[in-house]
Amino acid sequence: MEENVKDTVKQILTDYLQANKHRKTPERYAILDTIYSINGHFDIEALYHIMEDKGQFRVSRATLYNTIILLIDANLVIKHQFGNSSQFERAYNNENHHHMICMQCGKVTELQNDELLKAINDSKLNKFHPYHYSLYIYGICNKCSLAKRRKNKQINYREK
Amino acid sequence: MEENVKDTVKQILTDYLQANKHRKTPERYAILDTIYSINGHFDIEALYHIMEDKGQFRVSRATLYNTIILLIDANLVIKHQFGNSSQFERAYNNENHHHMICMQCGKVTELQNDELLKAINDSKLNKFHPYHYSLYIYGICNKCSLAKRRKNKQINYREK
DNA sequence: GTCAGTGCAAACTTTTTGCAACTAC
DNA sequence: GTAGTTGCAAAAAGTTTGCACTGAC
Repeated sequence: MEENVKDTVKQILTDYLQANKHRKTPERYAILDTIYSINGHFDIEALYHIMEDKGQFRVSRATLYNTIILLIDANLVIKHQFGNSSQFERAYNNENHHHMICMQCGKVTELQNDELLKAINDSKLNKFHPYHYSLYIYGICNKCSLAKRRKNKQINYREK
Repeated sequence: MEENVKDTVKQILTDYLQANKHRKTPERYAILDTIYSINGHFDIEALYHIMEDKGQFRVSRATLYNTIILLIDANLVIKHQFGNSSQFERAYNNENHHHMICMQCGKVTELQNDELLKAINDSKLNKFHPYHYSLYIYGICNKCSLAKRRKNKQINYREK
């Protein structure tokens, strides 16, 4: 992630905090900076440990939860909900992409498809104001489907 | 939900249980029947109370969790993950639709759009085998956007 | 009769909340 | 100085697990 993206989101946060009369705490900037150092998805627990380990700055889980809500409201973070815990990713300068989720192993693969984006953008949502969208395609990834085929063969063999 | 759909899914379940050497317990059929009486989404807690109240048949939460996994595997139920708890809906005879989720009030509205379905179906997923997909559009519903506008007006007024 | 499946309660995980201490303003 | 934020620990909410009992086969 280039530095000027970090500077830009920092500025967006500053503007947002000012506009909403929230305080500019070092925790909030540290969390934003860490998030924009992460490629792909993360959950609160992962974020907590990244900040603790790489850790110039340690913040409590409670603050992470609070701050994430604020960053989502500022359009700087997007929330996903696959798996057990909520997953997040940065929103600024992050192209809208789709997710393929393996129902077997839980692996999440990102997918880029412009026609699909166009179709979504062209959808009529009557009076609903969209901020962002997430397409989750659930299925079986190649690796698991090969493993499954192998397993089935064994079962068939055993039954003969 | 018409009776013959219920009969069909019952048969699908029977076949699935047989094929996988699982037992045909009354709990499983009662849960399936209840699910196919529900229109739209539900979570485990709601399902538990529906079965308890309307309740010919009471089953434990543990059994609901177990059985839901089984029904998902049998392609009779779909799992969603918006909100705090996992949401489910019936899969058979239920057209694939999309969801608009209000980030303010949490209301979920369903959306039907054939072009979008086509675009998703035409997507190349290289070697990933899709079972179903879920498009979640996050935004602000009309009701909340009106409320927000009203609130902003008040704030502006106060600040003058 | 056997073992998969069920119910219950306890455990575990993730998220929220209450409150004292701190600090941005 | 004051009130918004933070950290901590307790609580709540959702889900999973261990175990004794039951009933489908």
